[in-house]
Amino acid sequence: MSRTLITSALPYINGIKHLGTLAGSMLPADVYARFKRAQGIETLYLCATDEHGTTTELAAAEAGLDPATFCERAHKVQHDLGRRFGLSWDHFGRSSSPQNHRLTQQFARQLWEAGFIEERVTQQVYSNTDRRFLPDRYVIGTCPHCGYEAARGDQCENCTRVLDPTDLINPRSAVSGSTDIEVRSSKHLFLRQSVFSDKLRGWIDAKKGQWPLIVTSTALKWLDEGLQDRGITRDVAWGVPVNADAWGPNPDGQRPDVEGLAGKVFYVWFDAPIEYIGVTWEWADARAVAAGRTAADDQDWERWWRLPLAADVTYSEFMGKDNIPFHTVGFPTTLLGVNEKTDGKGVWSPASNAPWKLVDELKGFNYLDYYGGKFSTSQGRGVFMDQALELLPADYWRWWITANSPETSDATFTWEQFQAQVNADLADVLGNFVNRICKFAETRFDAAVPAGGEWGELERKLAADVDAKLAELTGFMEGREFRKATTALRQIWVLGNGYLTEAAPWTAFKADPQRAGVAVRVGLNLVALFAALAEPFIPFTAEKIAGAVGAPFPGRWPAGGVGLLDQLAPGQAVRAPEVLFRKVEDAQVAEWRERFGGPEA
RNA sequence: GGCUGGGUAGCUCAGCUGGUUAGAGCGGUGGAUUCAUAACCCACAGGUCGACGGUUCAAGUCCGUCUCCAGCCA
Repeated sequence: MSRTLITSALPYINGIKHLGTLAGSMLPADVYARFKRAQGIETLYLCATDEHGTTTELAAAEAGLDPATFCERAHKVQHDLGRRFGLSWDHFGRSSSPQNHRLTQQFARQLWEAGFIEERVTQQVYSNTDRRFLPDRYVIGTCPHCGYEAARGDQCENCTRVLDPTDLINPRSAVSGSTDIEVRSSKHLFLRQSVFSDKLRGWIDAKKGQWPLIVTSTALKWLDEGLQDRGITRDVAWGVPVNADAWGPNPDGQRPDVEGLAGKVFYVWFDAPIEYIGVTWEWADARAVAAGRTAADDQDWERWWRLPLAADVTYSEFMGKDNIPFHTVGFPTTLLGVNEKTDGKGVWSPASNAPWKLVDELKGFNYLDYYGGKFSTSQGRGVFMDQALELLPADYWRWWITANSPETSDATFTWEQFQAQVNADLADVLGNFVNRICKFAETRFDAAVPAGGEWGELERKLAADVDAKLAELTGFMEGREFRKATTALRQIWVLGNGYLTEAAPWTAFKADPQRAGVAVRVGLNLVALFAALAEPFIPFTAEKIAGAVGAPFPGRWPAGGVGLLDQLAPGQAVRAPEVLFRKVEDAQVAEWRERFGGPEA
C-alpha cells in the first residue's frame, strides 16, 4: 500500500499571513491531503512555522520580547488560524524544536565530515552601537548609483541596482540608526552546492513535463547560471547553534575552526527545510507521548523519510514560486550531501544504507495579487487570514482561492469577482440544490429517503454523466490541478440541478408519487455524493451537507460506477440544513473595498 | 541589463506532443420552470487567439524578430 507525505512551505513566524500565502502553499496542500485521506491512503500532512533569523530577532525586540517567547506566541496564533481555515495538519511544528536542532546539527556534521562544507572568511558589517553584526539589508545608506538616501545594503529600492553594503555612502545601522559601524572579518561555513550541479541537473531533467513548468525552468535557470556555494551560517543569536566542536575531521583531515565559528548559527534557509523532517519527528514524538510513551522510536518517523522503509512513500511539496530554488537546489543538496561521503582522494560513496528521500512531486504556484498589485503588510493592502475569517466563514475563502489558484500564472483577487463567483457557485448552485431537494423531501416525503420505484432513462443518463465527470474530477485531483478540479466539481453540481429540473418531482408527485419518490431518492443521493466530493475544498460545509442526509463524514472518495447514486438507505431521515451560504451583498463589497483598498489603492 | 513566465470572447481564464465550425464560468440576450437561498435549467451571444515574417498539405499550438505586462536576479 502506498503512502503520501505532504508538506507545504513553512510560513515565516513573523506576522499574519495573507491570502496569497494560503493560495500558494497551505491550502492546496490541505486539499490534496484531504483527497488522499478520502481515498483511504495513509497520509501525513505536515507544516510548521519557520522561526529563525534576524527578522524574528528584530520583531521580537520591537514587541519587547525575547525571540523564544515571541515565537511561542506567534506560533500559537498561526496554529489557531490554520485550524480555523480547516487546514488538516497532522502536526504543525516549529523549526525551533529540539528535534530540528538535532537534525540540523547532525546534517551539518555529516556534510562537514563528507567534505561538502568548507570554511571561508567573509567581510561583515558590525555595528558597535548595536554590538552585533548586521545582515546586508539592515545596513542603509545613500545609493552610489542614483543618490537615493534610504538604499539597503543588498539592493537599492529606487534604482533596483544590486548592492554590497560597502558600496553605500554614509552607511548606518537600520536597527539603531547609528553610524558607528565597521567592516569586520568573520568565519563562515559554505555548503558546496557547486559539486552537486550535475546530479541536480539529472534529477531535475527527469522531472521535466511532470512538474509545473515554472518549477523546472526556475531550477534549471539556477543550474545554467552556475551553482554557487552558499553561506549557511550567520552572525546572529537566534537560530540553531553551529556545533563545530562536535565535528570530526573532514576527508582532508582538517578540523573545523571551533573558535572562529563560536556564537554563530545556521542560516534559516539551511535549517528550515530540514524542519520538514524535524516536524515528522515532532509528530511521531507527540503520538508516542499521547500513547503513554516518552518519545518515538526513530523508525516511527524515519519510515517516512529514509529508504528502504520509505520506498512506498510519495512525497509532495507545495510552495510559492519564490521558494522554488531552495527546494530544487538548496535542500536537495543537503540531502544528497548527507547521503554521500568522499574520501581524501575525492572518491564518492554512499554514506549510509538508509538514504534520505527527495521530493517526488513538487507543486509550485505563482502569486495571488490583490487588484493586480501585491499584497502588502506595510501598506495594509489586501486581506490577511485573521481579517478574512472576521468577514466570512473559511469555506468561502477556500473555495474562491482554489477555484482561482495561481497554478499556471499569477492570479488576481478582486472583491467583485470574489462576490460573483462565491454567490454563484456556493450559494446558487450548491447551496440551493441541497436546500431545494431536502425541503421537498421534508414536505412531501415525511423527511425521509423514499423507497420504491425503479430508475428510468433519466436516472441512467444522470448516473453516466456524473460518473464521467467524477472520473475527470478525480484525474484533476491526482494531477494536483485544483483549479480545473473545482470546475469539474461545479459541473457535477450543475448536473444535479439539471436532473431535478427535468425529473420535476413536484410535478410527478400529483400523478405518480412513486416516480417522484425515485427522483427525490436520487436527488438525496446526489446530496450525499456532493458532500464527499466537496470535503477537500469546503470541509465545514461538506460536513453540514452530509449531516442533512445522514451520510458518513468524512466519507470515502467514490470510485464511481454502479451504486454511485444508491448509497442512502430508504427511510433514512432527511433534514434541510440552515442556509449553507449566505450571499455576499453589494454593500459588503463596497465596505470591504473601502477598508482593504481597491483598484485605486 | 540578464533570465523566467505571460499577452486567447466585455471580465477571469482552459486550450497536451500542430489537424473538423477556437472552449468554460461570469456578465449580456431570449426561452422554460416554480420544488428551492428572485434561486435552478436550456439556448444564443461571432474573439483576424499582442504585431510582423517563416516552416508545413495544415499553426492559437513550431521557428525568428518586435512590442506590451508581471516576476526573479541568491
